[in-house]
Amino acid sequence: MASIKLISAADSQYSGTLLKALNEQRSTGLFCDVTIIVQDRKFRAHKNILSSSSTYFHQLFSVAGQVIELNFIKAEIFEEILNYIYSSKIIRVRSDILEELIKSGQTLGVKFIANLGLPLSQVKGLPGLSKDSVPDGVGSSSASKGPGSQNIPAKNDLITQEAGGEAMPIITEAFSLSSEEFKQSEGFVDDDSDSDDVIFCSEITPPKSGVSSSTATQCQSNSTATQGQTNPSEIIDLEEEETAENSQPAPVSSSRLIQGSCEKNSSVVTIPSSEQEEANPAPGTSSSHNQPDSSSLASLLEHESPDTSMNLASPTGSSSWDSFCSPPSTPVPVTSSPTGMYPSTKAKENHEARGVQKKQVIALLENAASKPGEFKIKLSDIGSASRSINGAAEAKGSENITGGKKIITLDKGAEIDALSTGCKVYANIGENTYDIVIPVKDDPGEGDSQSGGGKKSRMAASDELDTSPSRKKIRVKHDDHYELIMDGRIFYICIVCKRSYVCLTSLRRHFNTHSWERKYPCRYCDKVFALAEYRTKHEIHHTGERRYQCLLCEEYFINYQVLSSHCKSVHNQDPSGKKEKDDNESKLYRLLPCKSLQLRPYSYVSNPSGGIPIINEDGLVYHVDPSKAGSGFSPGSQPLATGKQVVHWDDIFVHPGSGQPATYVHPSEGTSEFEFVIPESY
DNA sequence: AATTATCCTGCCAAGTTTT
DNA sequence: AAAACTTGGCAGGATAATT
Repeated sequence: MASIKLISAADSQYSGTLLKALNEQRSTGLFCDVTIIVQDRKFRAHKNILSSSSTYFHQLFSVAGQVIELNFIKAEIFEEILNYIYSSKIIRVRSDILEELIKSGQTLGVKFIANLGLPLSQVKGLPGLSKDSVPDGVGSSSASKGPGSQNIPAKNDLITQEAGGEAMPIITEAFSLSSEEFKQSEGFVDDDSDSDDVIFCSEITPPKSGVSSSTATQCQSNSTATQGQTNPSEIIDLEEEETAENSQPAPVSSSRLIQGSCEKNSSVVTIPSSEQEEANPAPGTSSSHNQPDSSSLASLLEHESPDTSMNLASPTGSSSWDSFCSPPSTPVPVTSSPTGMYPSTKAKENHEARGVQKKQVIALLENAASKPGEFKIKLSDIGSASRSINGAAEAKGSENITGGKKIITLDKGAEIDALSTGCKVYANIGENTYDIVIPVKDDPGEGDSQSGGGKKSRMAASDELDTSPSRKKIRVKHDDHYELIMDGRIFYICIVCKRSYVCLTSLRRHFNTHSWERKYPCRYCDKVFALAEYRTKHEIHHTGERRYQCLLCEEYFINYQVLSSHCKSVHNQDPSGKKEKDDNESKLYRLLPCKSLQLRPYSYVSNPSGGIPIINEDGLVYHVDPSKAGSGFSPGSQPLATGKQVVHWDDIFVHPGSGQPATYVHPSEGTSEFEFVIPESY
């Protein structure tokens, strides 16, 4: 009888494959369960991955919600870190941001990046890294550091360095490191630093020996690429090795071109990172309001085929276009504020009538009729429902050019989301077609340049493009929405929660609840609000001022709601006088001017650097300067607001003789929350 | 069930910045 | 100076929480 043997097998490629798959999922937003907002950029990711790679996130995710804002790190830095987390590689990072990268890695608890200082100190010609960038003791054997020690490049592990020249790669069991000269001529795009408009990924086959400049150029993220235009600096490729054998020393050249190991016999598929992260507010992205994901542009396409939409549901299981277009009576989950979610019932009907199943995106190449940098894409029915879901990268990889058009097959609607946050999606352009205008890299125009409360004319997207640098700035700053144009009407879609807005100003205001770019602290307590109006209403509760006077009984009320309730219950009338003539004369109330609070035109706190991460009720994490937030705001203190008008306490109270019943404590307020001290002068 | 508090969003006016 | 843009207040409906 044959003896029984115990067989063991190890899949040496599993970890790499797994990581690659995870990265692909990230690029398409698949299963992403956290949105990280850094400056004006949004990064979708998986909590598990981040928490496994970063001690900071590990701790943070135990309490944080699904939307997190990091104020202590630059977007381009975080992008590199995120790319590393999902690829184990650092690709062509400019040397002048290395120190910041390392420090950010230390802050986030990403070991490999945190300890980059040491191996980088082996590279000649690098700008000196500060001492704190080179961790103490990392030169000792990594073997003694226990789990995770592989993330600490150890001096002793260096196999090759500086051999025969300054450009040889450093290859150890734990990592490989290479550097090359940064050249402006490499084709880096002069674009906005935070451009997210690079739409298409590229599949690049590197030269047999190392990586060409062009490859690296393609790999370079936009934001990184944009920084070095005036100060040519080095690009560093640093890649954590899975196995040393994967390392392929790159040719030594006069340009210090060294490439970290590439996968054998593999091409490099690179999605511009800005696209990967920012352009993927994938369906399912949870808003701070815990709404069901609705009205995503992705779902726009899916909805076109009622009979197949179930099968084509976005991978995140988001709701369909129904939730965008349907009236609230439909069984589709809707937001808590349905009235704002439905551009028009007619629009929905238009979509339902088409019954489009799958879409083929035909990108019209730039031509004379188009503005530079602008791709026009048409979606047409291609009727195939069997394609794999591999995200935007694959979709883009399937693009081909026929008849002067760039045809891109989108496997699922989510890929529309993945295209760009600056996209304009034109629905109902023609039968069974949509137009998408995608500002691509270096595209001077974009959809966000439009503002002004929707007061501007609803011009075509191409007409809105503006090449002035100033517009660029605005665009980058406010990359927060898609624009959906249906039946000639434009709707602004929040990229985070997919809410739709008729007025861009409304969206801007709303988006701050995601980004917390501006914070509105109460002057009387330590509460912080995302909307100025909320803060104002809250502060009025502190002051107790009652501005709403019922004209029937002359009672004063603290807000419209209380007044309205009073009028309806006591007088059985609507305060607006709706039952009577629709004019101001019929109003049953009078609104007195605000005495207790002066107008504060720009009374917000914008992104205090650093600070304490605060998690609000919605799970949003934001950072508040401890010097401001911790102690609260006592009456009489200077307001935190950056408003130009400094409100003094004397200004708040009505002086005797004014005749206004302006300021007094609301009976319900008491003094439990706010100690109301009436100045002697009052 | 009624009341209260809070949120939401279109609209608007006023202030600021840009052209 | 005019236009464009930003900010914040208001109305009034909706929803959640509390009584």
